[in-house]
Amino acid sequence: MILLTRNITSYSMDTKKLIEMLREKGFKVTPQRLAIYEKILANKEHPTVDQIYQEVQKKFPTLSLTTVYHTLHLLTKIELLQELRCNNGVSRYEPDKTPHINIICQNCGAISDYQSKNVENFLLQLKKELKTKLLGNHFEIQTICEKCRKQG
Amino acid sequence: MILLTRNITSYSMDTKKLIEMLREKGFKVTPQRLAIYEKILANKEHPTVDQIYQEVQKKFPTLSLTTVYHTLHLLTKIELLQELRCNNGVSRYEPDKTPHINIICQNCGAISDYQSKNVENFLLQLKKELKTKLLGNHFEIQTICEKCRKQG
DNA sequence: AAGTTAATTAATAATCATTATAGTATATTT
DNA sequence: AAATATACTATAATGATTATTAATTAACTT
Ligand SMILES: [Mn+2]
Ligand SMILES: [Mn+2]
Ligand SMILES: [Zn+2]
Ligand SMILES: [Zn+2]
Repeated sequence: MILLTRNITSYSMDTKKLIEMLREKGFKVTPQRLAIYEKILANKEHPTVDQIYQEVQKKFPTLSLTTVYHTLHLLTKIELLQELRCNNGVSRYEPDKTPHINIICQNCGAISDYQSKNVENFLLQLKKELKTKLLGNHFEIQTICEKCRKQG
Repeated sequence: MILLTRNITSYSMDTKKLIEMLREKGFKVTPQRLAIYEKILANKEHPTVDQIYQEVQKKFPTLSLTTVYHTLHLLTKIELLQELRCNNGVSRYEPDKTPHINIICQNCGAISDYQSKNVENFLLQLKKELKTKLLGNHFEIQTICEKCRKQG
């Protein structure tokens, strides 16, 4: 199977950054890793592990779930992703590291992003107040999404 | 087993409120429910389901884990508790409904509360900005706690 | 191009939190 | 005190995640 035939220039900025980070830390650049990362970036709905698996499998039919779990942990460790375990304990993955709020539907579990000046200012102020170093943050709000509200 | 022998006057304000709310909604007042709620109120460390189980079991040796789960869901539904699912997907329970931030140690998992004018203002502003009705919120910050930092 | 090392796959099995089931016990009402 | 509806307990089932192998494959180095 010839896998890494794409011209380097065809990679997105994000993918190039991933490649660079993998090389830097001595991890191998594999097509599965790139595809998994690209799929999460393309999917703005904070997909679950299984959703990612299903999607990327279309491109790589032999992809195993083990590889997906392993890759997601790796990408989380090198801080390209954040793992979210909000609703029912099922992991979802977040590629957006900028300060924002995740609005979570209590009915269907869908997550959408909410950004505002308010969030940014709040975090800036908070950093000043706290003496300890921030490793990460997660702000979430629970509600019923519009789609679910229409159904009742 | 004679269980509900305590004089009503020995109940705390919080417990009295729980009793009232249960009666109001047609749920039965059971010693397990009171004990579980009291234990969460007494424990300021956002205990896990199993921690609550272990603790309350000392008082009621026949207590089942199923009852703990069921009770916690009930108390969450009547809005006396909030379920937190932070890091590892394990549920923790939060009796404090006032706006605050949970500071979570990435090393030992301990959760401490943080309150400030900044947090309050942020939430007030957020409510104005959002059109949808808020069912709940959870703001968390990841860091390494002082205790763990000293150890290295 | 060949050698080395790490990654992927596959096939199970184990773990662990949570949920479902069904029989027994108990709180509340009469 | 008896009736009845709910709650409790014990046990089993579920389901996502992790662990363990070992064999194959592919990325990287020289
Ligand atoms: Mn998000
Ligand atoms: Mn708290
Ligand atoms: Zn929804
Ligand atoms: Zn700690």
